Amino acid sequence: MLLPVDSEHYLEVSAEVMGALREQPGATVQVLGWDEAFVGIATGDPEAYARALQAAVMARTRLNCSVGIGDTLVRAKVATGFGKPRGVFRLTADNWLEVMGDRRTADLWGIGAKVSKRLAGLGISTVAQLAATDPAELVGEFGPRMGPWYAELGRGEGSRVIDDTPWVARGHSRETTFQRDLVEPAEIEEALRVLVAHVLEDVATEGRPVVGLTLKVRYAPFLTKMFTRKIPVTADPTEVLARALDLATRIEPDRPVRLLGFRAEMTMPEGTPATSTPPPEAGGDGPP
DNA sequence: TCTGGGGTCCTAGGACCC
DNA sequence: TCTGGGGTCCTAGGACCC
Repeated sequence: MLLPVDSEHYLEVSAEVMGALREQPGATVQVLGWDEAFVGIATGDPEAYARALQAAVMARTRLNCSVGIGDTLVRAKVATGFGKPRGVFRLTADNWLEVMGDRRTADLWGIGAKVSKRLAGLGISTVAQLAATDPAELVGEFGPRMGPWYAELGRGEGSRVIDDTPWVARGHSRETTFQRDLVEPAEIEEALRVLVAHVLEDVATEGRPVVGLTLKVRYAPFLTKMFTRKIPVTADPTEVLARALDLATRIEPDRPVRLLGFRAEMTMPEGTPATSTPPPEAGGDGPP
């Protein structure tokens, strides 16, 4: 059975959940998505604190949740999986290898199917093997940042800092998979205009100008292309649309289009770090 | 998983400049 | 004119997560 998405309601409830977390004494809350957050706290009895969190969320929203306790963000995040459903689990330097050592690298937060396969090609299949790997050995395969970061993940190490500064989106995008492939240039252009309008609505609520565009095109079987372009800073929707239509000239004619996507990148507010210095916590902590 | 949508970050290669 | 090295910017593509 399929139910329609009610994102407005989810957002409301999400805000209630986060509100309940923030009310806890001493809590620093870093939202990870609609249904997930890090809570920073120093306490002698983390399990009791976790139960209190669950009770608070339940009282306010009648929703259950699981809590992972950890001494790093990665360990806490992974621990949450063991807490499900409705439970609490603690994962620290003391039991990390005991619990995770024999598991596949893909069980780590930040390592997916592709990377775990490449790791296996290097003879690294388990978390314990990854943990024992010299970070420098992974640079050749994964590059100077990702290589060492994967080794760190294997050990469960990494940031311990909960950052509660509000999320600031780098950009906004919309994409649509069409029920029927588009072929006529006119209907492709019309679809793009609709996408651009939606994206610009989202951008307008942020009040920041646009600095870059990406056009995503999925052709008939499943070939996806993306065209990206920096543009001179502008807050003018007409200007953005014109640039978008110009990008669209790169769509191959006479080729059925199954999906069209459009993304606008905005300037970041003053005081926002231009690039995040620490290693990626995981691509894409979604917005609250 | 024969394929939804909205995000983020990293890497490689080419262009350009000094 | 050719050669070389190093830095920065841009674009395309890949990977991951919720």
